[in-house]
Amino acid sequence: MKVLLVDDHAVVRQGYASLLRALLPDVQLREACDGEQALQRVQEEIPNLVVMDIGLPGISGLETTRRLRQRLPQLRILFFSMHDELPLVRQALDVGAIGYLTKNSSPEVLVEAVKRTAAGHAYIEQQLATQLACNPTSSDGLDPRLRELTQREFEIFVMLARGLPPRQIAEKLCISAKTLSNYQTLVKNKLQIASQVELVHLAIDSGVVRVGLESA
Amino acid sequence: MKVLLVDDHAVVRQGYASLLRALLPDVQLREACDGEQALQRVQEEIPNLVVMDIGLPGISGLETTRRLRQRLPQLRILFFSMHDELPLVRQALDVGAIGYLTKNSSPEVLVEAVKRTAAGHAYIEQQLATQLACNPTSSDGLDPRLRELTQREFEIFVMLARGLPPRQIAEKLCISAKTLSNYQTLVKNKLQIASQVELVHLAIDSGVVRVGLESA
DNA sequence: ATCGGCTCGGGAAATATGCCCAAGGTAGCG
DNA sequence: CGCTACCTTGGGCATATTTCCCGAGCCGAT
Repeated sequence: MKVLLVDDHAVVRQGYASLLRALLPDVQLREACDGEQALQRVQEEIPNLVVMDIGLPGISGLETTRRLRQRLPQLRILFFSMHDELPLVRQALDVGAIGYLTKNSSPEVLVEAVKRTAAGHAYIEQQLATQLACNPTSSDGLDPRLRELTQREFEIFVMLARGLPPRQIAEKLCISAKTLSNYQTLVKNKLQIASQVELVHLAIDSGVVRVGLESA
Repeated sequence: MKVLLVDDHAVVRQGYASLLRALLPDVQLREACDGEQALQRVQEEIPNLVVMDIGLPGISGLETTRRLRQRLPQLRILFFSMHDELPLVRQALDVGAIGYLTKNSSPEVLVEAVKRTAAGHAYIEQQLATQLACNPTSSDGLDPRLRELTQREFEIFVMLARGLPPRQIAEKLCISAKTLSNYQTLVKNKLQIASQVELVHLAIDSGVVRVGLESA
């Protein structure tokens, strides 16, 4: 079985790489540190499963997934993210992911998820699955305005709402601060809001971000 | 019995003035549209009760209350506010209010509250009282950083977190946009935060503002 | 091929912020 | 009564951000 790990933080990636190696000796692991590389690796050799971080620099995990699935519709992609907000989970599933796991999960769960998704079964972290099920907000749960946003705009919207410093966002997305600023204006227009503050309110209202944990 | 109504919105004020007149024929009502006027009216004739809106232009309801109580410690003040956030209720009680009521209350409740507080009994809206009781956050519930703020700073903090446009805040408080801006910086320093967004997160975390209702 | 939408950014002007400083008010204190 | 301390208010000025407008490159659809 061949698995491609996509995560921009080398330590993290190698961390769970070694975990997987230990617990699943019969997998061949490959790694990629961003979407670009992921697309490349997949072309070289088609894996049975891609384990994808959502927060990639450059083209995001979501966008990478969309492109991967476009080229290889049968490809299985398991999201592995720090974030547990439902709308993000939905986004991931929308772009064609077959599973979603948070980084809080135990190694056993990770292994289980990898096995199941590689076999073609969906796997969504217990808690999230329950919430998704209970929250029949299926495709329209978000504020209608949010669906006006393009993928890119939505990503930026989320980061802004989390309070990441602008430079960091620009850096993470590999775009100039100027472009980010332009996007910010664009997003605010689409959402029909005037200030950053309203943006945060809206984000929290729609469950796109959660309060309580300090922004990282 | 003499009651002074303090509220900057004439319609609203006169609205419940007529309500009270109808339901409590034996009260003499006086009105004031801001803190300044309230202080004046009270000097002219000492009322049995002051019904105070929290969101006054110029000196706020809280500040007005503090000053009134300073001059006339026996004066009874019933807050009558749109907002139902616990920290605000605590603030009101801290500055010497004897009651707190939201504008969602029914006329009957208002009458009841007026009667009781005028008689010197505390009256806190059922729901809020329960929450206060359940939430033994008594005096320290807030983030410790929030207690670093002065009264004025706290007011501004709340308005900022609600997303009111800067000009409107400045206008409401009768200060220049520049002063507001300076306060903003000051508040952010005291709270040790870098952005508006973190400010909102903090405000929501500590229950100073609530999400779900569009900012007005 | 042409059109429209998305992404990306430059330029100029308007705004907002950060930081420093100062005046007026008020409270507390020896 | 001065003195000190602090709060509130704002000006000045440099810097950062935002807004608005515009154009280029890309890609998918007609």
